[in-house]
Amino acid sequence: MNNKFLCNSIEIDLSSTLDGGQSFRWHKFENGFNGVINNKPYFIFQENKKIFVEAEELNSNDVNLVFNYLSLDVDLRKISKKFKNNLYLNNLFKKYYGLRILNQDPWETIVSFITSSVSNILKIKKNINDLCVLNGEKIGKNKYDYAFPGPIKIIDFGENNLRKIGFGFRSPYIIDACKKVINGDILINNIYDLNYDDALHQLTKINGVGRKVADCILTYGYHRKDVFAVDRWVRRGLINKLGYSEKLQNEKLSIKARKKYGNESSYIQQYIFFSEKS
DNA sequence: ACTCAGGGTCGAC
DNA sequence: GTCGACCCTGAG
Repeated sequence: MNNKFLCNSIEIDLSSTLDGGQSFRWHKFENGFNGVINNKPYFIFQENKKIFVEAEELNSNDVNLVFNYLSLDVDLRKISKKFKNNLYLNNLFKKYYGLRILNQDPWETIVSFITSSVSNILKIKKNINDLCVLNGEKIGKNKYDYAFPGPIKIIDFGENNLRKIGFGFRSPYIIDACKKVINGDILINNIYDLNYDDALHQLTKINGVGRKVADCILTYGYHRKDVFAVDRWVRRGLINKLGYSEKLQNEKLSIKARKKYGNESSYIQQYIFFSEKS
């Protein structure tokens, strides 16, 4: 085991970033979090105002990968400066500075956010980790060090087993996603290259993926910044703190906010979500 | 034990 | 556009 320096601790808040509802596979342990990126287990932790990553046989590629995953290339100061004349947003960035948007695997994000519908973070975590433990392959020594199952493995696992481990009405949706990825109906690696509307169109082909879930997938799985996912929490923030009309449906709110905030949409959305939920 | 709500979506009207 | 149904779980 060895570890490498990632950044100063002021630059990222591990708890809100890794365990704030973007990813569901990071588990707090002592001064950091255990989790899996690209089927390799890592421990990301804070010590003496510095953030480090630890793994077995940690090479420079791994460090770059983790750096990317945590979006440490994103300049938070630059984003927050743009909104320094908006009291509400300015305070949000001050209060939760260090909250970042993760750059996750598209497939894991698709399954995770289908699972998120009318659920809560605790239960989503339970579902996703149970799926990995029961169907995945062990890849490390920690309790949750399992590979995330691909579409073929999940189909093999089957709708009934998904229901047995608590996915409920989302089970057939996940199976539908598997089928459409396997038969090429959706090319998940090509979505990076599409414009927003086309990307939305591709993802919402999946049964159980509407605009909100698709927006989350684009934000967390494709690192798109021009996306404003509106759920019940973000809706409250937009209406109560930024003066949007409560008559607007979430889709309209998303369209308006996206238009207003452009490439800062995803970060504004994330800070609103986190503060409304806290 | 019982109620409630949680990062929505779908199909019927 | 609106409305009920869909599953399950932890919290109060």
